[in-house]
Amino acid sequence: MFAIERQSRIKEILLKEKRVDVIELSKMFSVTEVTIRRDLDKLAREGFLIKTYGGAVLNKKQFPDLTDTDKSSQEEVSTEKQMIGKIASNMIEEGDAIFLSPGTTCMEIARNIKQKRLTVVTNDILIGYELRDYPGVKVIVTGGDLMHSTSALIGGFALRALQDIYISKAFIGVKGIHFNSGYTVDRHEEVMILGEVIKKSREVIIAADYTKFNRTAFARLGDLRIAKKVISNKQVPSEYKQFYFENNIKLYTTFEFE
Amino acid sequence: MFAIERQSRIKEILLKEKRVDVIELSKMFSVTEVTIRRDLDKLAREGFLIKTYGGAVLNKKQFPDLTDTDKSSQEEVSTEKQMIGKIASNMIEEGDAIFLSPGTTCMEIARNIKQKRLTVVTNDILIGYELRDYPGVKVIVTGGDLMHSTSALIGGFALRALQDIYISKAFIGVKGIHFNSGYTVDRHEEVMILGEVIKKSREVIIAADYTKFNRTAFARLGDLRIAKKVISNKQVPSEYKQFYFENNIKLYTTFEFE
DNA sequence: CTAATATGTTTGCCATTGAAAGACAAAGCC
DNA sequence: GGCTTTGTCTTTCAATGGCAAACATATTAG
Repeated sequence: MFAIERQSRIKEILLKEKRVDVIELSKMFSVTEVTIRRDLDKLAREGFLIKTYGGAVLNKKQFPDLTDTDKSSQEEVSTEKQMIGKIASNMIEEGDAIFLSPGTTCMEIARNIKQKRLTVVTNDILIGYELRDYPGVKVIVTGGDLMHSTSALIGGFALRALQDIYISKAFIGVKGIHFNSGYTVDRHEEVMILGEVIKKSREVIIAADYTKFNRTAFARLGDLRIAKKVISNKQVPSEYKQFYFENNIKLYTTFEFE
Repeated sequence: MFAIERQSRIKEILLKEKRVDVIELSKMFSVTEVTIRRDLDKLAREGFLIKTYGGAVLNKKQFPDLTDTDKSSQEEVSTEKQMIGKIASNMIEEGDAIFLSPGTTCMEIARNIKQKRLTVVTNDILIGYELRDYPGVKVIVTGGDLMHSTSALIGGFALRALQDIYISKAFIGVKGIHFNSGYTVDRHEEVMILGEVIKKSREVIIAADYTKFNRTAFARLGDLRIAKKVISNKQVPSEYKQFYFENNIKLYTTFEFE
């Protein structure tokens, strides 16, 4: 990639995100931070941006029409979910092919893997769209029928696409976790898709904040033992912690980071 | 191979890839790097490209329509395009199964069909998302590889999904319309998808504002006669109006509404 | 034959990048 | 507040490799 290309990509990112981070950019383009700083210097001399400690922000005097209240992209997410995203991000290695299930939990994972090099398979079109700009991330959308009022794709096309794909790690956000009912989600159609994913993935990782425990949603995905790793918060009820421990299932919680 | 031939091949490559690499080109044409640099010098003097350390990039000022810099999010839609959307909407009947191609033109069509009862097939995830909330609209997303920095799905999965679908009306937004080159779009991969759509659809409708006439984008979709209906503005060059009339192709323009 | 054009070769120069070192800023900690 | 620690920034230096200019060679047109 030429310097000029990198700089114009930085411009695009700035126009969209209004801010950039030196370290993120250096990972994104696989160059040292010094090089990124030199790029930012150049763009700063052009008046395009204003350098700050750790990165730069868009020069608003240059673009007065761009309002910075793009709530949709940087919507308020609980720190709980953000932490789940970070933990998941740490599990992902370079070159992985991962699956992200529909929902805000996996969206948060998506937001934390932008600077990695990997393949992401998803049946959530918003998750796909979120990752469209990052050169290291190859996005495959399964296709299918769009569920009303959501961004999830279901049905035969989704299923068939998954049948031809190999996944190393599948991150699945669930709506309910319960001893009796196991992992549950809202819709039967989702179970069909996720069931196929579970079959196809070398590793299944359940992601759910603590509010999902002791709840049962509509459709059963499977027994609590279908996943060998679970990501959640420290408020997980102790009987579940106990269960996971006894069944040799790794429970990752925010506790480890505090 | 003559110098001129080589240079026009370089132009073609640039239009497609937006960038060229001196060393790659010198290997490709079996000439020294000096020769390639001289070629690039000449094209730079013509304003076709901008030289950079190691190669050159397409001069985007020369080809503003080829730059795909996130038009979807923040560009206000011209009333021209809005009118195209309304005309298209009038063509759609209850119960139709239509296809919408990626791009802002078909997005505008999507915005005008929300109250109808129909099935929409698309390989643009933003168009799909736009229609997610409307009970009468069943949305099928083809799936596939997400093209970087766009919302278009391409590749094998997209193709395969289309093979099993029946479409009554396909609305296709094109980037260029020209007597010699026919209908053209930006990427070869798009042609594969749209070609399948054209095969599968009972009726093909080209949608393009008047700026697309007498222009040629990179990849040829087909002859001007592949569609029996075309939607555009009243500023369509008269020679094209004439051509469509003689070939019994219906040209719908905003004129009829004013 | 001569001039013009196209291409290759050589050479010294310079742009780009990364590594390293020290300056500087931010955030905690006593 | 002053201190340390951590992380970021700037500067300098060196290496790589691309670049331009001058010259050489070949091919073609007139």
